[in-house]
Amino acid sequence: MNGTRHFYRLREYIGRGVITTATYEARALGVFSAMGVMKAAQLAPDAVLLPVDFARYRHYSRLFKTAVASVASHIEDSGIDEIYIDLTALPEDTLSLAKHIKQAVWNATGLTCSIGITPNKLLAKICSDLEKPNGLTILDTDDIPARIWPLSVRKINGIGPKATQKLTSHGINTIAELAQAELEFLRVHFGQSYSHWLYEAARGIDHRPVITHADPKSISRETTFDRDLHPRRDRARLTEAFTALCMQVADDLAHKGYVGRTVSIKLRFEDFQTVTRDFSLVDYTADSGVIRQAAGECLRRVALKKKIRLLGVKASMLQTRHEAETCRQRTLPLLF
DNA sequence: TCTGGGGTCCTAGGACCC
DNA sequence: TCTGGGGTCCTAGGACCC
Repeated sequence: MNGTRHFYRLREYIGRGVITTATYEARALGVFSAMGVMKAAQLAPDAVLLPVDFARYRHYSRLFKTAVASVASHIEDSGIDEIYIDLTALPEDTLSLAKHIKQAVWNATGLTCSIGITPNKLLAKICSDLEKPNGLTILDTDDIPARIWPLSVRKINGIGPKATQKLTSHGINTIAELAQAELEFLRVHFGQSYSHWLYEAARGIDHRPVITHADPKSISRETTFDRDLHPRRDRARLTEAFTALCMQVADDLAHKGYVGRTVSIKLRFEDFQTVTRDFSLVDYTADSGVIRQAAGECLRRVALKKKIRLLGVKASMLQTRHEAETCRQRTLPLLF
């Protein structure tokens, strides 16, 4: 379509949704990703609201990852705009490698990027954030006390809002304070596994490898309605959406070459309470009818007493189509 | 002025089996 | 009849990430 496109100012926008991302100017006013649009409108009423264009983001994501791969190919995907790169095996010194990567990304996309060069993924994630935008941060184990410990625990990838709040309630705000906490104290309040992870994270310890390929564990589709739907009065619309979600999951499975054995549904009610139900099949499937039926079984186990805000369908326990076919031949029972 | 969509991983209880 | 552990699968919910 030609002509002038009209973009909403935040103050003009009415409706649901969250901010996907914000410019640095908007962030200065307190607007951040995942914030409700209506709340953002209060903080930055004159900000321009751009529509999302995921096809375009995916295009640029591919360009950027391909550009990096031309310099260093040992890459782990971490979403649309993030990767981990293992530079260990490359002979070139890391600083010039990083500069080459930045140049390659710029040439391919016209975009800058921020890089953190560190001994592991945990530290790399923190450091890549330290000098945004267009940053390049190099940090070694010796630098942890000076550069990592003053930061908020929230900067650690894996410490979210809940854990931060809990740590704060115990007087732990910075990573330094977390590093001073006794392991036993952490274990009492955060459990065996998470406490151990916290203890090591505070010290910059992370042994996770860079994973170049991982099969998906689940494939799902969900939708938030433009208004909360009544289970009975809006039944036709709910049923239509439910079936459409099942068909989309089936399509996604087929396109990606997977079959699933567990079907799940998710409902979010008007009060934001969220429930899930799942149903495991005997055979792997990518068939929309089979998924629809299993999802229907799940739905019958939910009491529908409130209006529905969101509906979702998921397939998990995935195998590739190929694996499923070869497995079927191997699992014939031995009968005498 | 409430809070998207697509994921991963962890916990925990109960069923069931050996 | 009563008592074990260990292991796996299934289900539900929650924290967290991009």
